[in-house]
Amino acid sequence: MAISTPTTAELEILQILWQHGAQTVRFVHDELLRQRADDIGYTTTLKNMQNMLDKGILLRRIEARSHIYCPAHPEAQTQNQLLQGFVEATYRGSAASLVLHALGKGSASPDELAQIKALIEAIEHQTPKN
Amino acid sequence: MAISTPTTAELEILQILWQHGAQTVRFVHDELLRQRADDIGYTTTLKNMQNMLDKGILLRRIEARSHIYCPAHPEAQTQNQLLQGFVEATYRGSAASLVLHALGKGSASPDELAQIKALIEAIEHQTPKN
DNA sequence: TTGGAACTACGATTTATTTCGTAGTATCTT
DNA sequence: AAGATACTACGAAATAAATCGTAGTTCCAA
Repeated sequence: MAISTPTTAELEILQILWQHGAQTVRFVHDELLRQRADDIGYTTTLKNMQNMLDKGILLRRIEARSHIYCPAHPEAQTQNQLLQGFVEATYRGSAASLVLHALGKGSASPDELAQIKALIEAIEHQTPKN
Repeated sequence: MAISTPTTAELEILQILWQHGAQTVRFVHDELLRQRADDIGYTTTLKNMQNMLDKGILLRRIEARSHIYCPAHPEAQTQNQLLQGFVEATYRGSAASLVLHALGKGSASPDELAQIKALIEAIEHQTPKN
């Protein structure tokens, strides 16, 4: 069975766990309240995290009276998975045209631009596989 | 009211119209059947396109016995809108790190890499606004 | 050891999205 | 003009996602 890809609400939760490490539902929920425009109930967050556990998106360990959750997969892996779907759906598979768009928005710093340029050059100069 | 952003099924329809220009429901539906893994009924496509008309995502003109639909917004504009949401949700707003990921997948051709490099240099050398 | 505080479990509701079935209307052919 | 064909309209069912309410459990303090 394929790795189940997170929904929007689930991704929001994952972000918090990737940023802050393994945490309780309480912590994640408070953080959500801080971030979101509209409030939600505690049990909503709890339910979402339980669903994610069932889907294999989160892992948890039980500790004292509360449960500690953490992402089952690294951030980069999930990003790649989502990126692939997004490029396919929105740019008909053309990663290059997505990149051009993203850069065009002008939100990259000089440092980041340099980093990207370096990566491109690394790719250009790398020896083909055969 | 904000421009309503297309759902997955709606985006699939938009892709066909951007690629082939204004078309009938019949054309779009046949194209969907060609592309998709699982089949859907004609009225499903029809309903989706009618919904999109209501939301202002599509426009149409009536011609003879059938209706001709076309996107209400250019492809690039919709891509930007979706890109913004995606970068926000998946990369916490960091377009640069999305770009690095996308390039890292290695699906860009030498031509495309050159094009991207050129854009970066253009950005680097452009005169600051003040 | 009783009451309260904080937690989890779970079913149910709400909302959004996708899909479909039936009915109606216009067009073409003969 | 009648029948066959191809289209649209529209309500409703099916599915998926997000949210919430209630009930039950554990722990701690007095």
